Order: sequence, then C-alpha cells, then structure tokens
Amino acid sequence: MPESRQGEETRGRGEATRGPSYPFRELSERAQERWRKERLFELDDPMAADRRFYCLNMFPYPSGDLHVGHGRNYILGDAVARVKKMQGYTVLAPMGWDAFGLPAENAAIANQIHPAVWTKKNIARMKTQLQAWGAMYDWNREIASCDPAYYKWTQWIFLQLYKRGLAHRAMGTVNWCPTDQTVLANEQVVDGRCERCDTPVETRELEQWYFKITAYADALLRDLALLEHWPEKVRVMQANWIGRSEGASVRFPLAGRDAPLEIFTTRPDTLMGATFMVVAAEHPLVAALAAEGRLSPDAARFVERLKRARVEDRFAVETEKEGVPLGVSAIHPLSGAKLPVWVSNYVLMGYGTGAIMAVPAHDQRDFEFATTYRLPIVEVIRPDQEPRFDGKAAYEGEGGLVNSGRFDGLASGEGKRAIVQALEKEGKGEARVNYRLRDWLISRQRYWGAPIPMVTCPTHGMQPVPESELPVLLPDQVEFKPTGESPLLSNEAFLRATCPKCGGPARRETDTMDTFVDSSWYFLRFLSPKAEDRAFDTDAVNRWLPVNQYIGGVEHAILHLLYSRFIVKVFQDAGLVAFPEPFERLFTQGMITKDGAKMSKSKGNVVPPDTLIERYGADTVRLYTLFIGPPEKDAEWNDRGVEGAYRFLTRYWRIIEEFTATKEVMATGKRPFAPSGPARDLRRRVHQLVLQITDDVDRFHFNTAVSGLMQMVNAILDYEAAGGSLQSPEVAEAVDLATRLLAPLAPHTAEGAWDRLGHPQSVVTAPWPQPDRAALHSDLQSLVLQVNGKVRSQIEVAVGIEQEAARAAALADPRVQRFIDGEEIAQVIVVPGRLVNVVTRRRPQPKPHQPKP
RNA sequence: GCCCGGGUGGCGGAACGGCAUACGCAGGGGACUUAAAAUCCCCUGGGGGAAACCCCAUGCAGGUUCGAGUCCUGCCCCGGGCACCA
Repeated sequence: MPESRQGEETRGRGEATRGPSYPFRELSERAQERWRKERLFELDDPMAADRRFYCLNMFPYPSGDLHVGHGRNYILGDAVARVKKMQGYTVLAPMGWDAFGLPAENAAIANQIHPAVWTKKNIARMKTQLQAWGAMYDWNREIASCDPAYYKWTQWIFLQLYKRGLAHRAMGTVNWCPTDQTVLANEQVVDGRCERCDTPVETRELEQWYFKITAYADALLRDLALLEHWPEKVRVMQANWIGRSEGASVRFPLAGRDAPLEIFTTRPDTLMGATFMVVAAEHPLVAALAAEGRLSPDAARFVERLKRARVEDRFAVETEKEGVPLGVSAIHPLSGAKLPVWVSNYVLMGYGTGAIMAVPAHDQRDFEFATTYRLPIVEVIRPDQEPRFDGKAAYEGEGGLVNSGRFDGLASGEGKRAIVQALEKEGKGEARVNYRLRDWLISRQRYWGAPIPMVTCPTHGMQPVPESELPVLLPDQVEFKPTGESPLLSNEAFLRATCPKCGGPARRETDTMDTFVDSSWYFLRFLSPKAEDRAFDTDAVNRWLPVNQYIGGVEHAILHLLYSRFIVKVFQDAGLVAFPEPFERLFTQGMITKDGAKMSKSKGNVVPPDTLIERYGADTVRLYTLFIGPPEKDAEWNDRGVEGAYRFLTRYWRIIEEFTATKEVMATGKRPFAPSGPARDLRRRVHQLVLQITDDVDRFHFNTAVSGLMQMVNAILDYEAAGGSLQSPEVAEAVDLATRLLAPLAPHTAEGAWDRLGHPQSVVTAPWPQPDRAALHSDLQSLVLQVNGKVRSQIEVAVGIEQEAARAAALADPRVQRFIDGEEIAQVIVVPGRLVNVVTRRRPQPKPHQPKP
C-alpha cells in the first residue's frame, strides 16, 4: 500500500502535522551515530574493568521480524545497562543469536532456501530492528551459535562431558514428534504435545545421546537457595521439575525368576499393606516374559495397545486405569506373602523403576485399580481421629501402623525408619532419594545443529573425534526432506571419517545437538567471543560472572535456565569456572498482548515496531513500552497509549528548545542559589522526583519512573504557567536533572537535549543524579486530621512540630470540632509529620438515616 | 488435586499499615482556527445536595488495628506452573 506523500514531508507524524513537534528522526540518527563513533558500549579489556556489571538479554532465535512484545525485553535490558553505566559501572551488554534450530530447516524444506542463508538474512533484519530501538550492544562481541567458530566449542563441550562420563548413548523410550520428525527432550513436551508445533507426541524405542543431568539433580536443587534474586516462581518451577522425593527402594523377589522386582516408594510405612504389584508396559519384566513366550495373549495385546497410544491420551489423569495380570507372583520381602504382578497404564516407566507396590488402602490410584479388579485391600495406617480408611476411598495421610505384625503401634515416621531398617538387614531394600528429573536427551535427527563429534569404527566402536579435529563442519550439500532421518545421511563425504584409534575408515555420527546445548554456555563466550584456542577465557569469566542481571521470558524458566545451570556446574567441577551459578539476578518480563492474545502471525495481531518508530520515533516506543505496566506482568498493547508518550516527549522538547534560547542561564544555574516561594517549591518537587525515580529504576519499576518524569515535566510547565520563567536557575537545574533521568529511557532525545544544554560529553557518560537534601527540606508540612479514622481536614504546620502542639492544633481545627461536637474524646493518635487521628467514644444511637423513597 | 501470581474508575495502572484512584489513555466542555488537525485550559469513581458538604466504593464474608487496597482467617473468580511422580 502506497504511503501518504505528506508523511515524508512532516518530521513528526504520518498525517499532515503542523504545530509543535520534535525532531525525533534527526535526534535518533545523530545520537546513534555518536554512540557508535565514540564506542560508548564497547568493552575493550575485560580484565581492566573495576566496577563491573554484566547485563544480559536472552539471545534471540533469529526467526525474522521482531514485534513490540519482543521489544520489551531489549528495551528493559538497554535501560538497565544505561542506568548502571551512569551509576559508574563498566557495563558489558552483548548480543548474539541462538541461530541453530528447526524453523530454518523447515524453511529450507518449504522454500528451497538453505538454512544458513535464511538465518543470515533474519539476523541482518533483526539486528537492524534492535538498533532502531536504540538498544546499544557491544557488537564487537556478537556471536551466532551456527558459526563454526562457535559450534566448534559446543562440540568441544560435548567431548568434555563425554570424557567425564556425562554424555552417553542409550536405548530408551523417547518422545517423538511426527511433524518435526525428531526426538524431543522431556522438557520440550508440553501436555503430551510438541512445544514447537503442538503435534501430539508419540513414543519410540530409539538409541539416543543423553547428558547426565540427573547426576546434578541434587546440586541443582540445593543451589536454588543461592538464587535469592530470582523470581520465586521460577525457583519453584525448577524445584518441581527436579522433583525430589525421599523414600525407599525395595526389592520383591519374583517366584521362579532370578531378578527381583525393584520398586520405589515414598511410603515404606505402608509396606505391610501391599497387596499386589504393578509394572509399566515398557518394564523390562514385560519384555523378558514376551521373549520367553510366557506373556498371555491378553497381556501382549494390552501392552501393544498402550505403546501405540498417543502420549497425551495415555498419560492424562482422566484416563481409566486398566490392567492385565502377568501371571507372575512377587514375594513380599517381609511377610513372604505372594502378590500378583499386573501391568497397567497408570504406572509410568519414566519415574522411579517403572514398577510399584500397590497399597490400595492408602493410595487412591491403587485403590481405584483394586476396586476395579477386585484385588484385596488391607488397612495398615490408622490415625487416632477421622478421617481414616473407610473402604470408600484411600486414606493417604499418616497415622499409627496396624495389621503390620511387629511394626504395629508405631507412628508413620517411626514405621518408615523401622521398616527400612528391617529391609536393609534382609538385603531387600534401603532408604533412597528419587528424582523426577530425567537425563537430557540431546541428539536430534536434524541438519541445522552442531554435529555430535563422534565416529563409529567397525573394530573400535564408538570413538570421540579428537579435539584437534574440531569443528566437525556441517556440510552445505544435503537434501532437505522430512523423512525422519538426519539430512546428513544424504552426504556421503560427510559420513566418511577415520577412526582416531586405528586410522581406519569409520562412519560419522549424523545426529546433531539440541539447540539448548548451544544456548547453555553462550554467556561465557561473550567474554572472549573471538578466541580460537578455547571455548571461553576462564580468568575473564571468573571476573565477570555470574551475570549480574539476566533478562528474558518466563517460558525459559525450566529448559534454558536449568540446562545452563547444569553446564556451569559441570564446568565448575572441571575447574573451568570458579562459580556455582551462571545468573545472579533473573528478571522475567511479562508478555505484551494485543486484543487479549499473545501476538502471533497466525492470529494477525502482531504490532510491528517499524511503522511506530517511523511515525513517533524510537524513544516514544521505548517510553510507552516501559510505561505500559509493571514489567514483570503481562500487559495489553494500546496504540492510543503510544500517543501519550509522544505528547510527553514533545512537551519535554519544547522546554529544551525554549530553555536553551538563552544560554547565559546555564551559568547562573551553576551558581548557588536559595530561591523561595514557587522556585523553592519547584526545586523540592524536582528533587523528590529524583529520589523516587532512582528508587523506581533500581527496583525495575520503570512504569512509575516514566510517570515520575512526566510529573517532573508537568511541574516545570506548571511553574511556567504560574508566571515562572523558563530562563531561570531553578529550571536550569530541573532540566539538567530531567535530562539525565530520561537518558536511559529515551536516550536519543536526552542525548540531543544534553548537547543543547552545552555538554561536550555524551549523556551516556553523565553521572546519575543525586537529590539535594537541602532542596528536599521544607519549613511547612501538611498534617492530615482524622476523626475516628476518617479524613476530615488538613492543616499546614511547621516541620518538626511537637506532638502536643500537633494534638492541640488538631483539636482546635473547626472542621474537626464539628465532628467531635458533644462527643467524649477517647484517644488522640499523633503520627509525627503525617496525621492526627482523634478517636471519640461512639454515641450509642445510630446516625440519622435518610428514609428510602 | 497441589504450588505460584492476580482481582482497585470506562481502560492501562499508582499507593513504607496513615489523604485510595498518582501518571497516562479514552470521554465531556472550552480557547485558538474560515474549518479541521495539532496545541493549550477545565471537568471526569458512584450516589445525594443549589452549595458548603455528606454518604458509599479496592472480588465476597469476617477479624486484628486509633486507622486496612495493604496484615490474618474462610470463600469466589481469573491467569500461570506441576500432575496417575508411586
């Protein structure tokens, strides 16, 4: 659609506009050019900096266009970086690209464009957008995870984990996305669906690569306590995901078989109430029975049906509990009773051992199953009071042990200890901590990722590629077909490798790594982004990390943040870093919605920043984005609201222009002055706002910081309207303070203003203002007068008034007297400097009431 | 079911236990203009009143307190996370 001709001629808005405006285009261009030229955001020597602040936005996936919702993340980060810089820190604020991943490959399949080309194009586009916002990153440190210079070190990290026994290949039941034609990590399955494309996930038995994150389950859980500056919500989510539970591991011998059936339980106190056993369809016992031909046709059919079912149906809570007996008996380890073993859909292979002891009296799931299949139910826990087991539902609480032989009479806690002890003595079990966390499945049957640096030799088997041969380069020439096999299989030259042991021909691993491996260490790379001889500089990262402020979306609360913590812990154990956690402070910003929904192309509610920046300037968009609401909360975008921010900047700029009309005032502004009356009131207000805004930005309350700046500008304009001169020392001071406070939020405008105010240095390097205590001082203050807690009057009194005097003044106030007339004063509360509350003894009769019509 | 958030004008939201509704948007009225836009000024929670002023209102019901949007108890609703986790 052709743009209006007028839009080109006016410097302000797209429509024909006269009247006051401000030259935002010119200001933006000049400011950005200056920042680049003066290299104000570049860090030359990481080891030289003294007061350091590492401010990091989660690096984006280069999907194409950014919208204003993304902008919130970068604007926040940029504002924080600028505030810290003005507060005297050396700031590191780098940016990069999480550039491997499926969308690039899907674009390749759909449009015959190479993923590398598609990605590069998107990076260029998004970089332009980030710069248009005025977000200033140290572009000298830009990295992209698809760059061989980067993924060489992702591969190196794989080898370090392999060396430490933390990377292994294993057969297992894995999540399979039929649309993306690849396996998924547990963390990438949401409600039984692929987190990326929402396709119901299936399971497959495949051999895959895993990182042993479970070895760090305990440390990852324990060190959440160190993350006091993380949102509580994120810590809770991670703790739930790790899912630690204490209990016991118990081995039930199987009649006629060597291997016992091992189970995990959190309730060893209910052991004597176990009346049957249940295993998952994927349990090795089922496979063994099948192999021996001892699986009944019924059981075989049942197991097959379960394995084929979609994950979302199979594991939904509402799904009916179904089962089939396996015809095998387990021997109770303490009572020796024979317990039938069943296979059922309600036991999951992915948790514990994939087998349970069923205690129907004290577990609702077991109870439902026992009821359905008429299996015996034995009550073994009986509390002193109701509720207790009543035969209608399981009693899941604690209580005294009954029907438990020699354990009768013990309380649950004692019973747990006693039973575990008895099991240990018999060699049938022991206390055990179990985690919900599974190992991290990192191999993907896709092209656009870092190749896993392994080869298979016919004689020496699986061998790691020597570090000296890294990177294993991703070949350009492959066929992109959604076959479910890695496209790398189509490149013969890539497949040919040599065995590092014998030098003979070997076959290269064709799986690539999950992109979350790429992003679990990038924050370390920024300190030495171009280093060719190491992944990162240990001295530099030890000096700069943990990241002081990490900013990103809450959608990464588990995946990226857990993986990064894991990798850093591995590095700490390997002596590569000297800190236990990568991110000191985490801020998760809320989503920006439009028409009540998350912005997406398919919904057609995306607000692109480009036209807004064109029409109102980057600073307007920045200010509105910060003003829209508390940054941690979701907010609804309102195009009209943008105009409010624009009007504010226009008013501010008018002051700047009119003020600088006479520069001599600047000189007087520097001189000490003790104004009185309106000038003094203006100073007090302005310095109060300095205090408030400083507090606001320190606490990430950017919405109220913007509001504070609006109030400051309103105060100056009110001062002028009341007859005050803009060419006055008090306005000179107000303008100076407002400009510095505005600098992190609307940097282009503030930069231009700072220049007009006669400063040779950029406002980026100006010091953050301090309020003048003397200016804050006042001789008079208002005292709120209440009667029985209701505000009835307000008086002006001298600051520091004695309590007794305040009390007397309150009681003397005519309006107060009207309300206490004839009533006895019970009490007078004086809050110094704030209020006086006169409390009367209430009259017994109610106040006269208006009769209803 | 369990664990986090949250519920304040027409809307986004503000408020160390102390003047609820700051700031902005929208709306109404006015000034300027041939007119419109832009800009500027005034009004704008509900009810009553000519006015002074009074009453009511922060999801609901209680409680603590001289005083509660804020703290406590119980509920309702909305958003998010986890979930046959043994």
